[in-house]
Amino acid sequence: MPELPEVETVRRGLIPALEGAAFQQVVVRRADLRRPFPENMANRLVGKRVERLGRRAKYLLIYMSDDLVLVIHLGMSGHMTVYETKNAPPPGKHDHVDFITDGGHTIRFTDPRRFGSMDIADASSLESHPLFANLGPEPLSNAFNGPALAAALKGKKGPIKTALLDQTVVAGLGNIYVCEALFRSGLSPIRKAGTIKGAVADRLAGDIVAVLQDAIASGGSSIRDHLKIDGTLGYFQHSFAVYDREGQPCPGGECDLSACGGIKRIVQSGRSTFYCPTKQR
DNA sequence: ACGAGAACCTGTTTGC
DNA sequence: TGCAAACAGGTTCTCG
Repeated sequence: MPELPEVETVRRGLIPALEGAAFQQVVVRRADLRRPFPENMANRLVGKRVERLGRRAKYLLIYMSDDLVLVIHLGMSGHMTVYETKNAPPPGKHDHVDFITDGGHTIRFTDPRRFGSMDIADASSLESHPLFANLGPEPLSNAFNGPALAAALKGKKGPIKTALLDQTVVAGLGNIYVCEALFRSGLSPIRKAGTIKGAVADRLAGDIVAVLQDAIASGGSSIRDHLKIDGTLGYFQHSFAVYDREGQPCPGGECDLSACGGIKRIVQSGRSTFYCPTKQR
């Protein structure tokens, strides 16, 4: 899925087709993904004009007229495709929703695993909405830094890997970018979360921000390429230092593969963790 | 209160 | 080659 950088990339990719446009028709082919859609979702959206696109954690926010926000989570396998309506192909098995605009675009939401969700909320009280009330700081905002991270981790006895996946600690990280950020910081994923403080917390917070910004930068470029081809938004290829690279040497070159065995895969709280046992302590 | 595990779904990859 | 198990980028509920 879409972790924070992918959602941000989708947001930016949707701006040209959505900002300023109104929903002319909304076709819902399946009204329940992870949870049921709001009552009459399609009818409530038709006629609304999109004012701007936002994002909070991994949630895409479509701010509309009448103080309403369409809140979309892409789950594990969700993605968006932008078509010119006249060229939109027949919907496939997992194409659950089409948003058809008065600007001649169709934005199609596809989600094979159906872990995604949609909701309609009031813009003025968004932060108190149940989905957002307990979220931690936005990592790319001023509210996120070493001291804030250390405070959120204080007293936590579980591993730092698991703590960073907790959206109440910091909002928007997923399995890939947690692994990548810990590698950059040279911190073992097994290390007790509560031991991260001071300069170490400063470093980790900085590396979390850097990893996300790099991913957004590379996603932004691949999005432009994608749009030329078929308009698909949601996933993009880029290279990771450790994620899904079990047994391979980690970047940097100073690890001796025969001595350290390369990148290791372990399972923590049921999720794969990839790391370099030599560099990450 | 906290943390680990299961559950929610379907598609793809891996291993015998 | 074929089939079953394992696994996939998330969230949320239950249980100890």
